[in-house]
Amino acid sequence: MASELAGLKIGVSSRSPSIHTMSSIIDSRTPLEPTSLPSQFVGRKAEQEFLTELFGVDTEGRLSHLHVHGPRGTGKTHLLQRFLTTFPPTVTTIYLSGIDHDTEYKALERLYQQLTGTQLGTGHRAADLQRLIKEQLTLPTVIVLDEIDFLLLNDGDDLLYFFTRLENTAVITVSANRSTFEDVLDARTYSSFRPERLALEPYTPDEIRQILADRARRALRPQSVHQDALTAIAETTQNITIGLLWLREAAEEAEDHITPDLVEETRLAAYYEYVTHLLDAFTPHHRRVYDAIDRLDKALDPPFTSGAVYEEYREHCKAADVAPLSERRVGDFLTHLELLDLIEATHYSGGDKGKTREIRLASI
DNA sequence: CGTCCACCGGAAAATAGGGAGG
DNA sequence: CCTCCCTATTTTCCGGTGGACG
Repeated sequence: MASELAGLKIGVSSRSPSIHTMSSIIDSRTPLEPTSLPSQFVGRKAEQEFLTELFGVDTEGRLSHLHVHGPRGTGKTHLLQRFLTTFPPTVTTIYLSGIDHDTEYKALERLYQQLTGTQLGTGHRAADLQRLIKEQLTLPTVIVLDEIDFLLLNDGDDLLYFFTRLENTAVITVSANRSTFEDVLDARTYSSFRPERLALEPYTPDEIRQILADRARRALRPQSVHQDALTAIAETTQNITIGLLWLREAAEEAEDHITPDLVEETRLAAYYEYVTHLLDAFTPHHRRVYDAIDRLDKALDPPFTSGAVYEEYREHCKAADVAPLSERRVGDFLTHLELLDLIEATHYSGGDKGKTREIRLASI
């Protein structure tokens, strides 16, 4: 998915260290990154215990499968990545994201690379990769398939079937979009999957505040953040990824303190950081489609049809001297944006609108 | 009842690439 | 090198949707 991006990625996320750097309130950037795994983990005790019980050391024989769901920014990925680190070396643990590996082949290739350290490249058969992997997996194995929806758009069914048929292997799927997906699996896959379920509720404002306070304490100069500023963030978003990027954005803009006013000022910029954070894993055309919707949203009354989005997208491509992709392809990208909760789409089937979908930006 | 709206989304094909064997 | 088999990405094609309207 990110193929076209490979050469462009440099410099995209590295923000220019402007004059602020001289008097920056940032001591260490790492704790502000949404991907960093801090030692303190707020508000997910019960879920951690649930996992420990389900996959406890005394679980012999067939391991359970599990499906974890909950809105974006509720700590699903962190919960599971952290959980994987608790296993002893006698258990193989694998983490795969369906956004980076949206086909069976890509997921298998990555898995093989994690197991052996060798990169296979394209050109082999998926069945051959399955066989190679099967030979490697001699220990009990726990596989986390994050963002499973993006795999299911292509050929996740075969992959899931393969995984669930492995001996001594537990599959944990993760989705922000669906609490169950047995309806899209074929019967044989579902019957060998049959996962337990774990639902994550959004963080409470107090939990968001605690997380941000903890990160701020380890990332920023002492006494540089007003408590009210953190409260302001916590009362606005339930998505901790947005919260962390917001804190980072405010910290970068701060002269010497993060105030509630500064939080308010950086709100939009922080949201765009979040959009970039998500879309960096996709192609530049995904970004162009998103920007087209963003422009339409500002120019006219939402919602608008996918046809209008495509028109806007195509014209901007023309202006930028970039070859536009087909309408069919862009339709798929709209589905991706919808799965990312960056846009809201209402699907119509029939009526005076024919079969189409109406699109608007997600409310920030 | 036939046609139209304005797309959706499945399927196949086109295009571009890699790997293994001859 | 050629051939045949793969995958990845995108385009082309086309049947499907269901109420409004004549």
